[in-house]
Amino acid sequence: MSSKDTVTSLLDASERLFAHHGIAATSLRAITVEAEVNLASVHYHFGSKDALVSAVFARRLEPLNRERLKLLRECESGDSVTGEADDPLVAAVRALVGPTLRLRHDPNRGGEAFMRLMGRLFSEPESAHKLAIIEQFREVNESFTRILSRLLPRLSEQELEWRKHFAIGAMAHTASASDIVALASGGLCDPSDVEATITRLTGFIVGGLRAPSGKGVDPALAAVAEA
Amino acid sequence: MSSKDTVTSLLDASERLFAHHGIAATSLRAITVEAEVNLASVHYHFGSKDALVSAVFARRLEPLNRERLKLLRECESGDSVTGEADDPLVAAVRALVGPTLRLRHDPNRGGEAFMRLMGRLFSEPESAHKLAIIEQFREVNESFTRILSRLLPRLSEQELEWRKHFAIGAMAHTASASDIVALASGGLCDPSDVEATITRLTGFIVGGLRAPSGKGVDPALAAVAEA
DNA sequence: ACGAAATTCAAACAAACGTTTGATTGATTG
DNA sequence: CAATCAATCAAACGTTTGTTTGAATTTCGT
Repeated sequence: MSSKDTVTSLLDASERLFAHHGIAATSLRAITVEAEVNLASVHYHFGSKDALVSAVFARRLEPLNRERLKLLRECESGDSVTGEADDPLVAAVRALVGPTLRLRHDPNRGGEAFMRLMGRLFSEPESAHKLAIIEQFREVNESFTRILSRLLPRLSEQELEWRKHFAIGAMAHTASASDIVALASGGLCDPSDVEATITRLTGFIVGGLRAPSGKGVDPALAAVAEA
Repeated sequence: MSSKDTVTSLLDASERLFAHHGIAATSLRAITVEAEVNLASVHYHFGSKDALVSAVFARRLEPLNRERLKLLRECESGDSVTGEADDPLVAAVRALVGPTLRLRHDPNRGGEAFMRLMGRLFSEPESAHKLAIIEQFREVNESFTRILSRLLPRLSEQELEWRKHFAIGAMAHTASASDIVALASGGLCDPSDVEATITRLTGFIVGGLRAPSGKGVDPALAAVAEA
């Protein structure tokens, strides 16, 4: 048994326990018991608890963002391989939403625990992890922003930034807590139908992004008029 | 100085510190130093740290849902006191979103911590208070659902449930983590302009709720929306 | 098969945690 | 004035935390 197994066990156990109890509330002892490794292994392989936390995020985030970036780049270059080239905004949103929701329901990759963990990140303390993780989204965010400002030229830079924020919120909430909708709807909604959920969510976000702005209600325009 | 001052100081200090460092990472010692009270006061007035957390939660949640329900009831009865009776869907969404975002920037400054607590709820599968708190949203949810199914009769019950879920996601993310948008936009977006944010978020959600349903997005309608 | 390097292990470390205690205060009562 | 009771206080309780240590063990190139 090589050390890779210990490292992987540690990452898996951490992901599981972080998702269930939170990062700060999960002790290294609980992790090492769950992973069936020695307590000191954490510091031998990672150096500290903080470094372990970062590794847990990096393992999932890297391939996820790589796939999103690949799809977004295809949207930017125009040659969309999907059959929905007729609406490029749908393709762009789907490039962001698709890989995320698919990861969540990939049984082989423990995506659900990770997504719960991502959801936690926003409500957890202002830590060093937060900035480091936001940095990992930089390229994806930049590409998505370029596409949006090209497809929605009427929106001000500020308004576009806000709508991006709202869209990410809808996506994050769906990815990290979509079991709630099954609960609240009494089983009427089925989150395990991933592709249907992706299509619904994409439709909602596109509708929000294309919502009319301005016509006097745009606060930015109102502020300009006041000056 | 009566005991009420000690209790209030503890609640305020707790909210403040929870916002900056998280719940688990905030010690009772840090709280009592910040509140300028004795360490043992926490257990004398609340009994435990968990009870203190619950008290912090309860203090905000009750008036918040009472106000949302009041506004939603006005929407249901038709006599909206606001000046936006021309679009009842906007009024309904605003009744849900408005009180939430306003609470976040309450001059009391405790709203931010409370919103972080709310965000934590969704990603916490085994929280002791989760079901009890969700129950507090039942009436609000029921009223909002009635209004939506009346204003959006073309949507299936299932589709409506999903879109409600997406809308709550956008709202929750904005309320609990809108500092991120300020960070990500490099200061371009200002979350402290509450009314502007409410208007923007309401517009986005209404756009998402009104998005064409079905398999894909109708390109013809998209063109109209863009114009 | 041997020695060096990598890894695992049990045990201990100081610091910080939530909680409890018992004495002490300062009003409020009869 | 004396008794009462809620409230505050400093100090200590036993646990648990992240981290470190040094020896035991396994792995692997030669």
